[in-house]
Amino acid sequence: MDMLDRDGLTEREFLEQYRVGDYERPSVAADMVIFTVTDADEDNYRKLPEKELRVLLIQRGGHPFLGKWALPGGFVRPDETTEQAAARELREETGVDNVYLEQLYTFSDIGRDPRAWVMSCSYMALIDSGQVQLKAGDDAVSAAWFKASYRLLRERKELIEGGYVKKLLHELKLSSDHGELVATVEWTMTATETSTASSYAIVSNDGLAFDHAKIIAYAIERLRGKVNYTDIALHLMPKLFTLTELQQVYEVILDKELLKAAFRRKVADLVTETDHYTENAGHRPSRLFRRRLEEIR
Amino acid sequence: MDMLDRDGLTEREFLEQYRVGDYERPSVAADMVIFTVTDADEDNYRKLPEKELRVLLIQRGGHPFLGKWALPGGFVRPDETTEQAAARELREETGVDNVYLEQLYTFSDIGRDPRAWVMSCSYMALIDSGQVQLKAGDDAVSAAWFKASYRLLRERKELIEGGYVKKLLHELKLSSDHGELVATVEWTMTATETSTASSYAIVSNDGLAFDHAKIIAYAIERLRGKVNYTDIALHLMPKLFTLTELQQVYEVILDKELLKAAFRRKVADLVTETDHYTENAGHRPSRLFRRRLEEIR
DNA sequence: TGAATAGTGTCTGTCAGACAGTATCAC
DNA sequence: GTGATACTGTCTGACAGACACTATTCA
Repeated sequence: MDMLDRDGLTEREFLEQYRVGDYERPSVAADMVIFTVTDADEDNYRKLPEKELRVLLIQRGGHPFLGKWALPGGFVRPDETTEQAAARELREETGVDNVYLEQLYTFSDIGRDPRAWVMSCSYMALIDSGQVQLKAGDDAVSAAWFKASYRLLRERKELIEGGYVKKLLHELKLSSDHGELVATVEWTMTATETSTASSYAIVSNDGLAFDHAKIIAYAIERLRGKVNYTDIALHLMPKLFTLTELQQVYEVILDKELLKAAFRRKVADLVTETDHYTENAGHRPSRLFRRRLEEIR
Repeated sequence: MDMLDRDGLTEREFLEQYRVGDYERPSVAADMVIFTVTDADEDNYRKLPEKELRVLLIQRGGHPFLGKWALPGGFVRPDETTEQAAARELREETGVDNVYLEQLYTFSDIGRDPRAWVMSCSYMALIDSGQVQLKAGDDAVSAAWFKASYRLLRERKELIEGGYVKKLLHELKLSSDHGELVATVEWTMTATETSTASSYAIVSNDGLAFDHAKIIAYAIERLRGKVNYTDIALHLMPKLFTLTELQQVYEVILDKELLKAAFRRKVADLVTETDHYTENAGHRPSRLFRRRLEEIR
């Protein structure tokens, strides 16, 4: 039996007569923080190259933020989810598909886009640099991989009436052949007796469009957090890799050195050993591993 | 010097002439999962009452989902962020302000609202049940606190070509004087050599509107995760509480019993002891604690 | 042989799980 | 005293940090 509403309509009748009101609606963009890891140049062939964490940025070819660098992204269409929009953008921008993709946060500060009311539903993608070939030909817009560094500059905790305020100031530095972009982002946590609220603010920004410095900072923090308790970092690796390479990836994400023995114990059940070894490395060969997909034990 | 775009406009000129296109845009709602903890009735005055985790739901007074129960929420307005919209809804619904509020996830499945294209930016709020007084008078819509239980029903892992699929089936049960709502939600993780994707699906649903079963399930999982490594649970407590009460809250969130000694060690530096004690409890009095807001040590 | 990385063994301190024991109130 | 909860002490095993040692390749 169908229920009737106050106007005596069934649900089907209601939906047939329903018209979307003409109140204002936001545009929703899916913006992507696409991470990969590359090898730095190394002059000494016997030394291992260092790893670098890189983020894909696109130089804006029109206003607003003309000439600034922005995250790849685009508006969500009515026939797709935000995730599908993100996957579509990723495919268009890098040609890759079927990679790790995770929703981060929806940014909705008023005025974050000077043109109009636009929210950004942000995603993080992790891809193996071997997989991707930037379409360098299409130079109406230029895209580039920027080396990312994200460091704590200052930490402060102040006691206030009935609680405290904690502020962390981070510097985000992005560098590539196209130059260096630097932003500082402050995270503020206000704790009172009943509540704890936290927010991000961009303190300074040189070269990044919109609030994208915030989004990248948020993505790096999510990545750092998850590296410690998931196998997420393995999505940045090629099919076969050495444990030292994996450790370098952890180190470049966390921006801190790890102890070899402890690291190997920690990742032991995230990987499966293979019978392959590195060759012609100028030193002892290393066993190659792959991401573990089977049951443990 | 101002940069000029392809049309020879400065950024200011561009923004002045900019008009929002008339392509379709979604409505964005802020939906809230509001948690609190209450005492169950206890006949024996010497025994401590059990704690119950509760979620606020509102019975729908119109189509669609007439008569079903939904999360409190509403559309985000052009002059506010999603977070401000969530805080506003929370204030309107419960009268509380200045509580713990955290963005969860933005749900955007197509067809999730049968009327129109609506995304839900969901939030979780934690409030102390002592603070809140439901406006029971306003009965155009009825609101009620439902006791939440969220349990794993089945766990399956299947090997597939080049990876595996892991499925977790959970049962969400919400009960109150208004009856019992039951939904089952399946979380599917598909891991292949290069990617890991996961998604939620509602398998069965009796009494909840929209995809709110998913949102509540997601909120409970977030709450369970954060309880272990933050002081988030303290936002569910009154100003003064005993460690046994705090342990009960942890237990009801995690749906598992904890060992007293280990629990006390774990929360020791999240709380500050006071000189107050419980009285007339029918047994040994207990020291009262409050949430630690000062520096540790 | 030397320069470099690969890989393992083991000590130690911390911490969670487990459980037992003592303390203290209201009636 | 009884029945209930409050609170503490301590054993044990797991595990991460730290460091040292051995192994192996290639020029």
